[in-house]
Amino acid sequence: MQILKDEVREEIEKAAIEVFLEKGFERALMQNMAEKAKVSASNIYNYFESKEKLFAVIVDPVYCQINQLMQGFMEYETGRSFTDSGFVEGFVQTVAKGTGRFIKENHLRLLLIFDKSRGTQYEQFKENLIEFLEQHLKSSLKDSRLNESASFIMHISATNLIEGLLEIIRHYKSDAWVENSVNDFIKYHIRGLAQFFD
Amino acid sequence: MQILKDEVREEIEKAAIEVFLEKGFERALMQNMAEKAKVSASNIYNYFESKEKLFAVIVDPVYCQINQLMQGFMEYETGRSFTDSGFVEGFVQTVAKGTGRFIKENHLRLLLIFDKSRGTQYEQFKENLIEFLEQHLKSSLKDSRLNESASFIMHISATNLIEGLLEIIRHYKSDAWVENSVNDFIKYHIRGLAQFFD
Amino acid sequence: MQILKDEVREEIEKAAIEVFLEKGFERALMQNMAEKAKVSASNIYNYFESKEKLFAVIVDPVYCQINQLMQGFMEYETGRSFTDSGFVEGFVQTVAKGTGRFIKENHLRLLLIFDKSRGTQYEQFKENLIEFLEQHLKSSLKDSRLNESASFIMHISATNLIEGLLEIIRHYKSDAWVENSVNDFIKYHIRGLAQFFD
Amino acid sequence: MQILKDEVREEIEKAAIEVFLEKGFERALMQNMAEKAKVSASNIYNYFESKEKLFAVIVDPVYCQINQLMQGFMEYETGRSFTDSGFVEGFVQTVAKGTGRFIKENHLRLLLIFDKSRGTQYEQFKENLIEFLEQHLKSSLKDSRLNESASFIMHISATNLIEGLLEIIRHYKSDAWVENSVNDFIKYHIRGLAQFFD
DNA sequence: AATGAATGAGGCTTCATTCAT
DNA sequence: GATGAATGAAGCCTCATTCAT
Repeated sequence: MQILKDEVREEIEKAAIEVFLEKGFERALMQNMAEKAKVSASNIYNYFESKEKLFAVIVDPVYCQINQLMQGFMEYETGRSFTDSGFVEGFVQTVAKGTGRFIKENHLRLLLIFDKSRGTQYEQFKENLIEFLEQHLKSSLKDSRLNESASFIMHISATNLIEGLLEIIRHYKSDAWVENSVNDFIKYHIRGLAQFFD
Repeated sequence: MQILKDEVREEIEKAAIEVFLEKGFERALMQNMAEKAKVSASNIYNYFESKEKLFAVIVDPVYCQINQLMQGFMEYETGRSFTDSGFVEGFVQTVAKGTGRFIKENHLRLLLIFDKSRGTQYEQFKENLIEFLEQHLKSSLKDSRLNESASFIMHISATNLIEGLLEIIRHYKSDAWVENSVNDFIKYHIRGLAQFFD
Repeated sequence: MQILKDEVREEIEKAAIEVFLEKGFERALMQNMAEKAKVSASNIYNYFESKEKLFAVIVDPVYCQINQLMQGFMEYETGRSFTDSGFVEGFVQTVAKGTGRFIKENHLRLLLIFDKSRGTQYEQFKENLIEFLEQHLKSSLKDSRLNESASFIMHISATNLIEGLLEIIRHYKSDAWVENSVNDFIKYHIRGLAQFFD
Repeated sequence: MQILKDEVREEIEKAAIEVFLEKGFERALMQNMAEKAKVSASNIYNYFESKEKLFAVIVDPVYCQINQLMQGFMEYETGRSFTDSGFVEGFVQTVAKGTGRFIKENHLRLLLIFDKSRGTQYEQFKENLIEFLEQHLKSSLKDSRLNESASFIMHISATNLIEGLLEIIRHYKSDAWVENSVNDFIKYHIRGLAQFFD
């Protein structure tokens, strides 16, 4: 009963995802993945160059998509004020619903890249994303309001928004649940942000 | 035991704090600290039993104080509604101002215990603190409002509050700055929370 | 787990036995065994969990068999007087001949567990065995004779018997030689014991 | 309150004896002795060159005396048959009573040199002593009796005699007790030896 | 003499990765 | 492709001993 190559590759990826999730990149052992995938540890190297690359392969799709999302988000939002009545809808659509089954199909990978990537090239990604969002928020502020204090609040707001979305992803239950939670969560923050954009 | 040279002990602690901050507990090397402190690695063991204990010695004071703070906070808040006009003041006092020079003198240690403690006994501390705050928020909600959705928002709110405070600490500039930032930040969240407590 | 190359495993065991014998557990270096077995030190850990476990694996079979022997010896001797004419025969059979090739095949392991086990879980085994034999001897004494002096002689006798057997094992030459030596040796002690059991 | 030098030296020796006894040479830590002697570890090196020398200083007196004893014993026994009626008396006198307060005053040092000297130059001393006694016993045997079997029994007998005496020393209670125990113990062995010397 | 401080050699063990079949 | 076997680089920690005052 020879197992097809692609099947093995997928077994390994699946196992790797589990182990990376459970232990994080650094503590995850090739040996553990091998056991889960019912493969020898050395055989993993026939499919993936290294532990680091294995992680990258798993995580790269969401990495790219998020980058595209950011791209798209930038274009979509250009010229809009953050508190426009359409914003919540827009953001939610973009992040939750608009991404289609993105979260559903990728919530594990999302957690990997954001929560478990210490020791990899993606270590800084969450930070970058926050920075991106922060700039976005700041650029939506009227210049007259962009004092140091507000600026920092925008930083924290961005941090909170990303962390909050992650927390939702960590507790993923269903698409509908995510959509609702994101909705509530965004509203929560809109209220906090409102004072800066009224 | 003997009285060890305080200067060297402090040199080592300082070096350890730096390395722990930069690398986190697990990746921090005794060797690096030794170099920074201009001491042999083995000499560190004349001052601290082990890497783990060294971390504990550095971090324990803030660990204890935070636990006391939580104690105090519980007593202070008993019988109060979360949105009482006095709350912001109270919370700010407790967390920022009320703690005196706590943050000023301990912000590095705070970051260590919350951000860099993986692999130590303090690994779960942030999570516990969030849980604590979450319960606090939930218990302030009228029963009629405590549905699943609100409950989860409280969870995220707690997460955001702690993470936000940490972010403030990460960017520590001065006591006054912290006080202001906390103030603004709390207001921000009060607005989001308000709808649940009006 | 995987099936490891038996040959190497045996090579390592052999090397380990030699080094443990030569240096004793504590001074024995994994490095030395590695050299003797022509293997890298780290490779030993593909076969044995730790230095301690390696020792245990080598020594445990004889540990178990000796415990069984003690069990059997207790049952055999129940209700017999120690100086019965059948005793020498019985004891010799049990210890030397009755054990078949036990000593022949295990004399090195016996020396390890009795002489070289300092720092391991087997450290106390010889002492326990002596205690066991001592109790056995004492319980064979008529109560009227069990004064403090005789009691202590029984203790020394037990010590001597075990040490003597060990010395025979240390000088192992052949099964027949062991059998003869044990026989003579036991006779020797029977004479000394006789005065207490006439 | 300056402590006199000799007093300190004695404190250290006393402490060292305790620690060596408890742990054996190799496991004994200079630090432990220092604590017991209420001295700094480094100060020990003002009195003793090294751990090894410290052990030697403690143990050398008994080492010398035992060598003298052996000398004397050789001369005393020259021309006597081992089973001469006077032997027991002679041996006992030599070893127990005849040595005056030797055992009483030196039983700890005796245990050190015989039981706790692993890792030192005295490691082989017990073995040598056994060898000495063995030769002595053998030389007392009529040539006609000195077959291989008897020869080995003499070896074990020597081993047993030394080990037995040591066991008595390990349980030291009083001079009288030692004398009695040695007496009984020698008688015990005389009976075993008798068959070879009748 | 006394001591606190400092050090270096050394040992066990882990684990990603490579080798050989 | 698959696997068992092998390896080397690291890192933590211990302890006798030496140094500096």
